[in-house]
Amino acid sequence: MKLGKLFSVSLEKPRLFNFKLTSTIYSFNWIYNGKNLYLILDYNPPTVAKVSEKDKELNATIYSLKNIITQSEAAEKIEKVLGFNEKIEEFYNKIKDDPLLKYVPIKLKGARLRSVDLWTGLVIAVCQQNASFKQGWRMLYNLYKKTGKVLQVEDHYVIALPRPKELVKLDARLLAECKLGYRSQTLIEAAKFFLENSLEEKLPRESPISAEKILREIKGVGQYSARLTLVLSMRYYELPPIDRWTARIAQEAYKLPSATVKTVERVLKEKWGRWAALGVFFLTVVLDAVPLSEALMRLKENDLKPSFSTEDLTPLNLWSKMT
DNA sequence: TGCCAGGCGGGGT
DNA sequence: ACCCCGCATGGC
Repeated sequence: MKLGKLFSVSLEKPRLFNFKLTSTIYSFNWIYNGKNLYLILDYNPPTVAKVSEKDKELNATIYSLKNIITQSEAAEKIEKVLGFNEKIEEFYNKIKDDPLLKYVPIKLKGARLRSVDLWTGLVIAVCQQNASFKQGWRMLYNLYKKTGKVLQVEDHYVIALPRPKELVKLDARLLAECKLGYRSQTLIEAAKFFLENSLEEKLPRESPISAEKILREIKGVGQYSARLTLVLSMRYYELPPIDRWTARIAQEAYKLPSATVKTVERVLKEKWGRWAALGVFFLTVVLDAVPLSEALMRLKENDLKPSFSTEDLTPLNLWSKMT
């Protein structure tokens, strides 16, 4: 599906905004290619922003099937996705001496979380369940490649995940090829729930706590997945998604008596305040999302800087390495 | 080979 | 409230 060029807008970068880092973290190559960042602004009609950096500004060119979106709507969506209005100075102040995150304001200075739509956020979260970083991102990669819809923007091909309506109609064999195992049933349940409850329209109006409760009504979606979904899509940071990986690392770093979700949640909220979930997000980046045993060794050696040059797959090189 | 991983729900206490 | 187990799949 080839999209036509509509218009360009320029955006003034906020303070503490690093375009390259923000574009790089957890991107596939159809999202970021080292120069341009491709953001899906809408699915109906399919609309993509090609964003690049130019001095103090970002330049965005908008492509779509129809000429509906306005310049101010496009600019507003891009600024939301890139987290322009977040006061990360406040986050940096909280973590500048933190045993886990102290290098975030130095090595990842100006990196923001790129948000996605609610459904995409949930798909990402489900792929992370009970799997290594590598396996989780492989599953997501398969979903994009085998079931996604290709949107052509000039000579670049952006891939959109199937929407809930499309996912429920997918051939079961095709979904099986994505190697999600038992998680594929969760995705089907989730897609049905989204459709029945018009969730993409209704959930953004809920508080974080209530939104988490609603997402947990989906069979196969527990606290971790619900919260991760809300972090990635709504930028709700006060409820940290705590998995075994985060829990064990926090236990070691803060010398906690246990690594239960309850204990770790209390401490992370204490340490990182209303930025707790953003802290969890950046923890995975500074530790290159390495498996738990390796992460614990790195913590012991105080090796908490992300690697910018490694053969292994990391959140920072996914865009160039994952094929 | 045989574990076990950025979870989860169901069934036990 | 907890604790414990099985669950698809891939990686090592």
